[in-house]
Amino acid sequence: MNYDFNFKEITYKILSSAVAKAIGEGALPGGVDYPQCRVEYPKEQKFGDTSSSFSLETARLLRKPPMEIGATLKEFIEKHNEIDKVEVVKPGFINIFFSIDYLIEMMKEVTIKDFSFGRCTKEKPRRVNLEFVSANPTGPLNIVSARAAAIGDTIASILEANGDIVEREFYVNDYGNQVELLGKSVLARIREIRGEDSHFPEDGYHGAYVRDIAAHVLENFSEDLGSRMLEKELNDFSSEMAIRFNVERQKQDLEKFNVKYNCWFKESSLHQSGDVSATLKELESKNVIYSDEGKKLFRSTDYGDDKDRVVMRDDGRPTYLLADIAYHRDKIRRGYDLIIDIWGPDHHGYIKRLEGAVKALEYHGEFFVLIAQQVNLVLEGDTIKMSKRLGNFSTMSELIEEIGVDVARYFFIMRSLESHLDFDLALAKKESSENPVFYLQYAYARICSIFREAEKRGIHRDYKDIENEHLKGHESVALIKMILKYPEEIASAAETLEPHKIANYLLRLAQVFHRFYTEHRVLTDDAIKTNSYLFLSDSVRIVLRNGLRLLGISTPEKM
RNA sequence: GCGCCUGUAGCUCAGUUGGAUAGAGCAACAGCCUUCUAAGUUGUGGGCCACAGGUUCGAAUCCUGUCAGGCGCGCCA
Repeated sequence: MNYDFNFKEITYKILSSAVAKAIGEGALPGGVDYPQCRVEYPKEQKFGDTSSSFSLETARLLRKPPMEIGATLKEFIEKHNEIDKVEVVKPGFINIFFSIDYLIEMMKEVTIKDFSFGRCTKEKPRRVNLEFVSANPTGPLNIVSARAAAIGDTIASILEANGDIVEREFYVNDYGNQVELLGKSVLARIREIRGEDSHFPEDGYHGAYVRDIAAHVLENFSEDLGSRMLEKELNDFSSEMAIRFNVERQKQDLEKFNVKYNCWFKESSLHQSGDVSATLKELESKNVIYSDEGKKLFRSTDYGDDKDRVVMRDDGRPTYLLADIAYHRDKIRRGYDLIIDIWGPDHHGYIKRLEGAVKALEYHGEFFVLIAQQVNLVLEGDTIKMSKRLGNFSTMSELIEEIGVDVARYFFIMRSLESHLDFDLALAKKESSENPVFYLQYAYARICSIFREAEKRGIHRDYKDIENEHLKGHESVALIKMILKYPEEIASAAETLEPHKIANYLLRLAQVFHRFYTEHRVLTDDAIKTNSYLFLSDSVRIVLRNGLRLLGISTPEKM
């Protein structure tokens, strides 16, 4: 059975059947176009577990005071074992209070399902392709890439938990002018090291890592280098070596960050296979391409773009856009139901033209572009500007070195993707003892500690031998309700592609547990009470663990 | 000039798709450990939700305009 408890769904079913019954018995007028019963979580406990504004919304339609409509509906609701009581309050809200015994029964799913609690399977799972980071292979990954990595990986995990099949993909831009320029920069450094005459390209890459690459090439491939005479050959070789070096390093950085890809897709492969020119032909056959002064342009203005975009230069070389369209055409042909790209903030102007191209190719699935907004790295109150060309950027590996994988991932995931975020490196490090990450992990470690102690004392655990009355205290009830919301949080985060919801949820769960822990001793002389509390604590442990794993954050059993 | 994103407590940010008295963490102040982990907990203070209109039973949320900040506006990738 693949059923997870869901407050809103149950409330919705109860309410809609009450409405139907009320209409059937003439308590509410028929032949009226009723809106759907909307269910919300009220902010305050006194307003119930769930709440509906149905009577407020229909008051005008029915020409009746909301309170009266609420009172009518209440009569048709009350006989459900899920529900403890129904209240109709002030302006006309219908507030529903769930029965604790029922909720405890529902919570038994958690320890039974264990690792699979919060995960669901679909009859028809969507095949999803998620492309993220895709930084140019011209240097080490920076902080924005780190953000995209943490969020992209977590979105993928959340979609998987929600029953979809996800492929994580990295697009390697190993083609074009930038690559050539990188090769020239490396070659110049090689000659410098050898003490030869060298001319460093004007717009070249000045970062220190270019010297590392040069040294690496000299050390391992000086024979290959020596066998090449022509400048062009030397350049190409340097480019190739540099790309290989950088991609390898990016791969390592990402793996250190708990991010693994299913596919590293090379742009150059599209040029070699002829896909780029095939794409142009296909677009031409759809009549969205026209020629102008020897160039070929994509009519992207038909899709809301500011102007039409060149896809083929007058010398016959394709633009980056054409290759990117070819790349997306390839993804489309792989048959995904959903294609998601996560891009940096400097590419938002590019969305319209690519969306247009995807439409022109008549893709039948869904295509989203998410923009990971910029990250300002703040050090002692000063914002550090990042620029690869100038070489004074902070790298992802430096960040991980400084604050660790868990903290870095959590800090990125806890904020929504669109927020421009100030990342205070000094603070993240300095505060590490009072960090939300440690707060979360501490809750988990505390529970593990309880179980270690229980084992030491030889306590026999049996979750069939619990007594509901022990779980009806204020702190216990809060925990039970929080635990039961986990599957809904996953579903919601999956739908909106917002992992920060999970981060916030877990923090709240940890908070409610810490309160429970402070107020109640789990291991006592009362065997049934102990069992009841162990059952509750174990459920919390499972949710915390499942949630943290989803975020790619470790779950230490001791701290 | 045009486009995208942002503007909520001293700071960093949430706000369940339009709901009831706007929240959390950090920072500040005051309490709580002979007990399973005090990396914890309880309480206090802190707000013109950038501003002005509009939409309706109801707006931080939707629409219009203004202001401020960031980014973009290549036949670079």
